[in-house]
Amino acid sequence: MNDSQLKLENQLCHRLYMAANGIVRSYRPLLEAIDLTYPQYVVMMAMWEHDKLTIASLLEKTAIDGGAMTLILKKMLAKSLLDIVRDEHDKRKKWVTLTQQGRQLKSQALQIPEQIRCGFPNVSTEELQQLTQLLDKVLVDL
Amino acid sequence: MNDSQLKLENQLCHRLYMAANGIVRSYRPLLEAIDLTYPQYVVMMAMWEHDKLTIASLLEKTAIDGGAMTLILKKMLAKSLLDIVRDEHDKRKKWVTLTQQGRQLKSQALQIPEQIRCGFPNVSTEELQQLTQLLDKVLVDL
DNA sequence: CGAATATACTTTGCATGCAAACTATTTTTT
DNA sequence: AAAAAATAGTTTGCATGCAAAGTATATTCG
Repeated sequence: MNDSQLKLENQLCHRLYMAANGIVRSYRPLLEAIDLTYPQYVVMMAMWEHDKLTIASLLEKTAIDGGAMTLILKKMLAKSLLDIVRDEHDKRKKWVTLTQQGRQLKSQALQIPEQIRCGFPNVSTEELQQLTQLLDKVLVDL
Repeated sequence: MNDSQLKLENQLCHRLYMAANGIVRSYRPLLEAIDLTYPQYVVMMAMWEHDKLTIASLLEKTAIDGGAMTLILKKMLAKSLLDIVRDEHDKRKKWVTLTQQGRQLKSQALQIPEQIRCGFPNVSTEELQQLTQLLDKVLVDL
């Protein structure tokens, strides 16, 4: 039997697990400054880009769990970052929109990508692009 | 301002987040068959490789959170997969070892890596190697 | 030697991620 | 149109991930 494949150092999944947790951890101090968790930041990015989305499309774009999304939106609503209104014609649907405050938060978030990038001096821009492309290939099969 | 960097599709972190969650999700049905969660599986891989580890070294090798590890080990202890004994000389340390049952579980896990690999027909073996190398570069900076 | 530190874990409180069950509405079938 | 099935969200129960506080034991310093 080939048990080398069971070694941690040969586990792509474990690397992804460490890298994903680690990067989110590196966002934390920056996001703390604007009082957002990482998933909340992901929701904000989707909203800044689209301004108005149903919860269903927000779920699709962010890949956040539905059950978690309910709580996340509730907290963001409490922080007055967004509004949620039921659709008039299809009462199952709810529309999420940015509040003025939510829209304004974008200006403070604009510097985040660059600051995160600076935390990875060991990885070149080409390598980041390669990584992006490879992850997209993996995502196709998920 | 360059707000394109705030778009979700340009977020490496979001891709890592989706890929990591997605891959762990793909492990779930396979791990369910041997009654392990993914983090528990990671602990087992470390133990199959080393047979005897302190909790501290297990934390280092797995990159699992310390607080979570306590609970994870408690559950694995309850399943009789491993034993935990306090070090005689340094009573702060605890040694984790595999039970006979834990050792035997390895034979059932041996097929998992291959089965997971089959779930990614869209990604070539070379690409997996590239991905591994790129992730290692990212991990250096974390 | 005794106080201050450092180590190795555990506990606590909060925020997801996830599957499954549940509610309310709509759409499709028969 | 009434029943069945599909949609859109919410709720629930469990398993982490994480920061921070707490406990017990060792080591270091003055």
